[in-house]
Parts: sequence; C-alpha cells; structure tokens
Amino acid sequence: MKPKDQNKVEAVYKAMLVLVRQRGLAGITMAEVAREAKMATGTLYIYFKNKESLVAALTDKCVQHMAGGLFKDYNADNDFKTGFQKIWMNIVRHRIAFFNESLFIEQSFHSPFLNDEIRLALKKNFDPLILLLQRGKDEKTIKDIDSFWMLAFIIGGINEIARRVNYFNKKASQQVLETNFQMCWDGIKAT
Amino acid sequence: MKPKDQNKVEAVYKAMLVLVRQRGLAGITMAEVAREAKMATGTLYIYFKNKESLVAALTDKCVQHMAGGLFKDYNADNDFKTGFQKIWMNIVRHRIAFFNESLFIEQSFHSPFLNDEIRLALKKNFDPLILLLQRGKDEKTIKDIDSFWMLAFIIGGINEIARRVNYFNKKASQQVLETNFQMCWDGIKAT
Amino acid sequence: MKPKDQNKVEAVYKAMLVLVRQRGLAGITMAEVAREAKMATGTLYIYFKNKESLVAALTDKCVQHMAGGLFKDYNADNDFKTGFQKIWMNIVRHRIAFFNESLFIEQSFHSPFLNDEIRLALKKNFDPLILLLQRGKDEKTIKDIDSFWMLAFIIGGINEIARRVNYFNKKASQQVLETNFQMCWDGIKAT
Amino acid sequence: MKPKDQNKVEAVYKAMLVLVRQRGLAGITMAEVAREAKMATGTLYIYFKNKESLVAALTDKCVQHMAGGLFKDYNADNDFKTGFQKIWMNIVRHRIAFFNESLFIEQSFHSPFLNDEIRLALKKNFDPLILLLQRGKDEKTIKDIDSFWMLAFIIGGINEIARRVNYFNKKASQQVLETNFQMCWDGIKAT
DNA sequence: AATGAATGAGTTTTCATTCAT
DNA sequence: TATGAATGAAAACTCATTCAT
Repeated sequence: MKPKDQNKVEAVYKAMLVLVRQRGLAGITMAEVAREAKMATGTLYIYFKNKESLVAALTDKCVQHMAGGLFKDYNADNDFKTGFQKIWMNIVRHRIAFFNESLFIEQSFHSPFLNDEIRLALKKNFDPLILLLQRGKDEKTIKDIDSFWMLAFIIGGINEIARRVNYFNKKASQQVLETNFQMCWDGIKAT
Repeated sequence: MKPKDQNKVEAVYKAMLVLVRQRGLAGITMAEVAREAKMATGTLYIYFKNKESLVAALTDKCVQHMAGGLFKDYNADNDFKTGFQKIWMNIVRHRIAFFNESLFIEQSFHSPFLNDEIRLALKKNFDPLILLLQRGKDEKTIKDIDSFWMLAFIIGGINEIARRVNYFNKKASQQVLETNFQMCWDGIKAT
Repeated sequence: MKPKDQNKVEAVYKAMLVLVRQRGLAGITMAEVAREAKMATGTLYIYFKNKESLVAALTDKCVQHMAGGLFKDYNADNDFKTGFQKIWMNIVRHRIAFFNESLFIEQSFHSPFLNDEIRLALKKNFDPLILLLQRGKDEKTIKDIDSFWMLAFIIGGINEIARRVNYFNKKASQQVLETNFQMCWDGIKAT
Repeated sequence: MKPKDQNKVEAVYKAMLVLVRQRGLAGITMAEVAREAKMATGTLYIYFKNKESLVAALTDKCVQHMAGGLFKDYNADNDFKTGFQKIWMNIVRHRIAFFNESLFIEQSFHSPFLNDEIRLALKKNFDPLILLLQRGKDEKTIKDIDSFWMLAFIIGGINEIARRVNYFNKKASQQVLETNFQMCWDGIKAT
C-alpha cells in the first residue's frame, strides 16, 4: 500500500506557480500542470477534486504564506524605527523571493474560482503591522494618518519593488533596499 | 480588424473590461463577451480576427490610454513641487477612474496572448515623468536616487491607492489624496 | 441566422434508442450518439445540457408516448369485452412497435439519472384502463380482483409478448395476438 | 478468475446486485463495487480478470440460480394443476426474492459485456416447464396453444408481479399470489 | 453586416486497470 | 493476498471559430 504523498501536493503547487508566472492562469491546462509536476493527469484528481479547488487551495496556501516571516527577528524592545525597518525588510524580501505567489494571488483574485473570504484573509495578514503602526503614532514617531492609507503607502512601494525586481530582472541589493526604505521612512515619519 | 462601426468596437472593449474585472481573463469566453456587448458571437469576428487580437487590441488601447492626461493642466513654469503634485494627482485619478484598464493590462501581461512589445510600450509611458524627476534632482529639490527606483516608489503608492479604492470601496476624497501625496512627497524630497 | 432545429432533437432521440437497444445505456457515449445522429458532438450540447438531461428528456418523451393510442378506435358504446380487446390490441401493438422505447425506459429507470417522478408518470398512463376495468367489475363481466393486480396480469402478459417478438424475432400475427388475448380474457373474465 | 476466497466473490456479487438495482449497470464503477464489497479496488482484480468477466460471471450465476428451485417440492404423481401451481409458486417466490438478479440479467442482457451464449442459457431454464406444459396439453387439461406463447403468458404475469412487489413495495401475501395464480390458471386451462 | 447554430479540436474529468508496498 | 495510489486512455463537456441564412 502506498500512502498519499504530500510531496505530490507540493509538486503540483510549484508547477502551478511556475506555469502561471509564465502563461497566466488563463493559459494553463490540467494536463500541463500534471506534466510539469511529473505525474499523470489523473493523479492530480486524487489530490484535488477539480481545477477550481486546486486554484482555491493554492491561493489559500499563498495567502497564508504571505503572512509568514513578517516579524522574523523582530525585537519589541528596539526603538520603533529599528523594528519597523526590520519588518519592512522582511516583507520586501519575502515578496521578492515569493513573487510567483503574489502573482498567483493577483490572478486568482479575479478568477471565477474565488470567493470573498480570501480577500478578507489577505487583509488580515497585515493586522500585526497595523498594531505596530499604532505604537509609532502613539509615540509620535510617525505621522497621525489613518492606518489604512499608511499601509497602502508602505505596501504599495514594496509591491512595486518586488514587481520590478522580477519583471526587469533587477538585483535588489542591500543598498537598493536601504535607499527604498529611506523614501518610505521619510514618507511616514513625523515632521 | 476592420472597424466598420466604432460603437461596436467600444462596446466590446467595455464588455471585456467589465468581465475581466469580474472573472479574470481566465474566466471569459468569446460568447460571454458578445453577450455582454449585446451582439452575436459571430459579429465579434467581423471586428476582431480572433480572441488573441481582441486581447492585444484592447491591451494596446489601455496602454495608450494610461499615458493620456499625465500632463493635463501641467504648467512647466510652476515650481517643481506644484508641477509634480499636478501630475501625481493626474495619475492617481486616472488609475482610480480606469482601474479596470490597469487590471486588464496586468492580466493580459501574463496571458499567452501577449508579446513583449506591449511590455516595453507600458514602460515608455512614464518617460515624461522620468524627465521631470531629473529636473527635480538637478534643482536639488528631490533626492538623488536612481529614477527607476524613485518611480517605483511613486507608482507603487499610487497603484495601491487605486487598488484599495476599488477593492474596499473607499472614497478617495481630495483630503485623502492630499494626505497620500504628502507621504509620497516627504519620501522623495531632498533633506 | 439558423434557428434551432427540432429535427435535430428527434434525430438524437432516435439515435439513442437505436444505440441503447444495441448496447445498453451502459455502453453508449455522447460521441457515438452524435455520430449516429449525424451531427458534431458539440451540437448535442446545444440541445441538451448534458448526458443526464438527454436521458431524462428521452425517458420523459417515451413515458408520454407510452400512453398514446391506448384508446384509439375505442367506442364506449361497445360491450365491455369488445372495448377491452380493442385496448388490449392497441397496447400490445404499440409495445411491439415501440419496443425500443420500453427498453429505454427500463434501462433509464435504474440509471443514476432518474428521479421518482417518472415512475409515477409511468403508472398514471394506465389510469384510463383502470377506470375501464372498474366498469367491467361493476357489470360483473370480469372478476372482482384488485385492479392493481389485475393490471399486473394484463400488462405482464403484454410486455412478455413484445419482448419475445423482439428478442426472438417472432411475428406477432393477428392469429397469435388473438390466441394470447384469449388467455388474458379467460384469466380475468368472471366465472 | 481464481476464487481463492469464496466469501469475497460472494461479497462482490452482492455488491454488484445492490448497486445495479440502485443505479443501473450504466452507473457503477469498479471502485464503487469494491467499496460496497468492503475491499480495495485492486482486490477485485485478484478475483476477476476485468469488469467484463465480472459482469459475465455474475450474469451466469444469476442465470443458473434462476433455474434452481423450479421443481422444489414438486411431486410428479400429483395431478397437473397441483403440480403446475407448485411450480408457478416456486417461480414467483423466487422472482420476488431475487428480484435484483432478474434486474441484473435484464441490464447485462443489453450491455456490451454480454455474449449470445448466455441468452440461450436463459431460455433453456424453462425447458422443464415446457415439458410439463406438454403433459397438460396431452391430458387436455390446458389449452392447445404453442408453448412459446403460453410460456410468455405465464412468465409475463409472474415477472410483473415481482416487479410490482419490488417497485411499489407491495406485500405478496399467499392470498394475493393465489388470486394471481387463479387468473393465470383460468387463462391456460382447457375450456 | 449581423446572427446564432454548427463544428470539432482541445480541455476537464472519470475510471478500468496496474503496480509499488 | 490485500491495498489504494498511480496511470493514461477514453469519456464528458467547452469554446474559439466558421458558416448558412
């Protein structure tokens, strides 16, 4: 007896991300996914009920993953700027490294496969960051601006960095990231 | 493509934008587009050779449109900040108003329908803004940062505003836009 | 413009009946049905949502048809036996002529495609005959036996005749039918 | 087929009969049969070469079984009517009790799985009854009608009783059976 | 030009059968 | 033997495109 193989699920996810990056969600077939994941088409259906639930499962996974590592190496005792920069770097590095996942989320976001639940989950990922921003505002370290828009400002910049690194094949050196962080920081810091 | 009736072409474009917004490029069929545009499937093929050229034509149109209005009401005699703010507002308002078009571009960008030409054209849209930024740097009004990344910073923020206005149904009041501009400006202005 | 073609529906029904007779419901594919009906596979789906609804529609049609001609040339003024014989002959001839339809009903009856509604409709077909039997009982012409079972007796015999004519390629001559009717009549007539 | 464990074979047969009754031969898969028989799919293939031979084996079994018990408790010394009634009762009770088997035979009869051999075997089952009928005709106890059609008359009635008991959930009491037998007897008895 | 039914190639999904454990 | 995951050929179904009207 051969038990279900979690590696297979991972292989499928990986194949999906690669193919969607290459051709978009519109351009992939289950047969291609199976081939890329090195299995028979029918095997896909052992692990996923149908295409729809495969897309949903992967979106879910990507959304979960997006939250991961946000607070890695973060030390609450540090001053606000140090802590914030740590998190900013965590996010930008994560977004660059897992750009395929962001891309996939964006594509599936508008697919007929998705429900609103995911949109909410996606938003929730940044709750810890919103709390942190509140601390900054309380300390008067950063501007007193609605967190919704401040987050937009922060995340927007990060997204665009990740996009450009990937689309224009740019290297996001420590130098580049620091320069970018500087703009972000100057944008939010209290005056 | 033989545009005998420009109204029909526009109707098709509009239908595409609406449907892609709703279901993503992956989820639409030529029959649905025709239905949404209130014509028969066969009629689509009088105006567009096939699906690919419809997507390409619309992408092209959206890309062109994106550049339009960038410098509306811009007066080169104004000081840098005034001019820059004008342009920033132009872009953000355009992105919000024509969010469906941005979305469409993003989706078609990764579809099997698109060639690289379009990707370049998209980048070119911001050439005038890059020139403007150069003026700001020469004047020492803004930081001396590679325009590629400074643009990323500016556009990233704008994109996220448009996204949030549309996805979370937020109102982008003059007040909100000004607050957001302030963050952007503080981010790039020379210190 | 080409309007939907009712002939196509009939062609599909006919093809189904022929193929189910040959190979059973288990043995037919949509492609085969289309080929037999001389159309493309996709065309089937213009007229029927899917295989299930094709089977359901045809079953329905067959069930309706089964009732047809029951009382053809029946004259209520005749004495009971004459009237009953007329109807008996109508049914047996109809069953023989449209044996494929009975067969199809029987097969689809147990298919995963069918609901109980049809079973009831099928039963209802014989309501007029049940009324007639009542007259015979009132007149003391036939035995006073529960119509449910008397009908079973009558219909059972008829079914088997139709089956044998078709399976064993027997000729149901007027002579044969009269002999068979005689047994049926002697079975139900009052003693 | 290598029947190492006869219990398993019986379990499979039983599962088939249940499922075919529920969903028809068209609606069952080997996986479902295995599940119903509480074994793994692969195990089925230890006992049966493939689906076709499983259907054939079960059909064969059902056909054999149909003949069994025909002459149970039959005493050749009894007068014709007594003997005939005994056999009639044997058949009707068997058909009611093993209705699933009749059903299965009927379905497989038209499936692509069956060959003509079985169809003949089925017919042969009634040879002993045909011999008996001959005795009745010789004795002038029953009508001098072609046994082929007289058998149709007898079997048709019986089949319909079994069908109605099963489909309409009727109870076939001794009373009911005797009434039904009476009609049959009056139908065939010499006048 | 406009229509929408028809087509059949391509896609999704199922399922009989095999195979590694 | 027994298991059930894996396979891939075949079936159901879709949809871009064509065509008769």
